[in-house]
Amino acid sequence: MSFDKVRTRFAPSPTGYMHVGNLRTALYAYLLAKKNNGTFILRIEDTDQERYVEGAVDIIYNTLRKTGLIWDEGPDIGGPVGPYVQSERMGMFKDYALQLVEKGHAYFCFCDKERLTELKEIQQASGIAPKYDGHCRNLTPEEIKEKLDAGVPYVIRQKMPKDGTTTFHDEVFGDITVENSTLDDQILIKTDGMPTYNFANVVDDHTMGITHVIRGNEYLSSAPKYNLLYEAFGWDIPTYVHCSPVMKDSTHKLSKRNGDASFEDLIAKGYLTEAVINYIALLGWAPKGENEIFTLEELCQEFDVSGISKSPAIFDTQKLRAINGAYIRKFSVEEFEEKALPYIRQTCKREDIDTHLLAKMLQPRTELFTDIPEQVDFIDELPDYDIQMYCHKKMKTNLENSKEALEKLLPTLESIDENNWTVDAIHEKCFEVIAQMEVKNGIVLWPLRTAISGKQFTPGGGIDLAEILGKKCTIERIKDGINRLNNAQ
RNA sequence: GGCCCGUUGGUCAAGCGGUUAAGACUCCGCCCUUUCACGGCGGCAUCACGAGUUCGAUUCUCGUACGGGUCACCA
Repeated sequence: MSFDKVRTRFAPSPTGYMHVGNLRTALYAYLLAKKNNGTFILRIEDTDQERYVEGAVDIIYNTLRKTGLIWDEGPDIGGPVGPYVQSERMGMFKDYALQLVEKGHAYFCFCDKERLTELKEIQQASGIAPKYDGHCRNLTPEEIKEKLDAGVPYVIRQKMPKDGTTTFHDEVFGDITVENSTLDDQILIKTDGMPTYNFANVVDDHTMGITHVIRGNEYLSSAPKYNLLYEAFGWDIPTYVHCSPVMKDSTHKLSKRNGDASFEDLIAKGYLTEAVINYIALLGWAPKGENEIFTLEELCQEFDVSGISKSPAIFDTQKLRAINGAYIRKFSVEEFEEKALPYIRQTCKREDIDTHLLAKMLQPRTELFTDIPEQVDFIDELPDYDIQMYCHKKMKTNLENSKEALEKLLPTLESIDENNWTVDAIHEKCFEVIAQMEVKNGIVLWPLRTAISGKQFTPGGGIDLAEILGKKCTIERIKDGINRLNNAQ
């Protein structure tokens, strides 16, 4: 089957959760396809039954769907080159391997495990790189037939050139050349007749018409062997795009054991899907312009393999948070309120609160929805705060002038009619006090905010908070503040 | 250990022989007639090291150091 369009594939093994690095590979494969109006294919590589994890396939489906990386061909929807589950493709590989044997690029090997193990031990003991010694490379047709007839178990190995070099091109790393003598006669077909991953991968990619192979750079050193295989078959070599890993720190790859590595973990921590996708796109890839905030659709246009970097990238939660914040700010107030409400209600149960107003205040200062409960917990109940909070050097406030401000504020604010308890009214009264005291705004407003919130950081200023809390609550808390200040003296 | 790859601020990174070495996150200052945040402005801070090629190297070559990957009848 031949295709004109770009065809990329994401070929995960169902062995557990979806890691950020995996997801990034899927994303790049998707973007590369979509950028070129091509086809994005999902292939499940489930041939390792020992590592198979129940439910892992669903995680792959769900993650890709949730992130919008919709595949055009795959196990569930089929396509022209199915099946798309590797275990269902097992029949074909041996025939392909036999073709190679005929062409002289592969051979039967009857060495048993004992001999191989012994060989390896000897090689290691003498400091040589472990490598198959070519014992069965030159068996005569008669010898082969004899063993085959006798039912001796065998594998099929790739016959590597003895000398010369092999060069392959990678879009990220450029041309890479290796000595053929360093290449091992790798096994293509195992004793059980099943293909090894390296072989199945090449055959699958070719038979599925994959034009661009995007994968982690742990496969970089296998690429020469793949190239030789493609050449042996006379197949077109796909464009390689090897991506460096996502790291936890400068020496460790991100791993699920560390808690925050999987996509699901990040979502559970409150990050938005779009923000995660945007951020991981940026991890190891740089856009041409200066903008960094892109929707998936925009990424499809913007993406270019030339922007992929060679060196590993360290996952930075701080940057993810910032990007998440940028996405939160993009919501309309209504959207934000809807999403934020459950979080607000975790700690703020008061029914008389204007949550719309609260949401409006919260939105510009929220990076993560899960931060909200802690930000609004003072509304229901005034925390037992330290009175030193009244002292702020920049505001030039201290215990004395704070007390004075609160004492002046108390009757002034009490004079506001309950039904007219609005920002404007409160603002007007507060500034009356400021004018009367002949001080800077902060001298009055800092103590107000402190007294009614008892917190260092709040979702708004004193006047905003007073409006939210309501007259009764505001007055009580100002009285409470005055008491605290009195007791301190 | 052999082979392969990588190395620009704390992090992500632009850069393709001549630049005041972009930008983003973080941090710090200032402004936005109240903190925090948002927004605006400004600032700190980077070419791993040593040779070589060149009039000139972050950029090219070679070494060194450090880091990563790979050397399975796993994928």
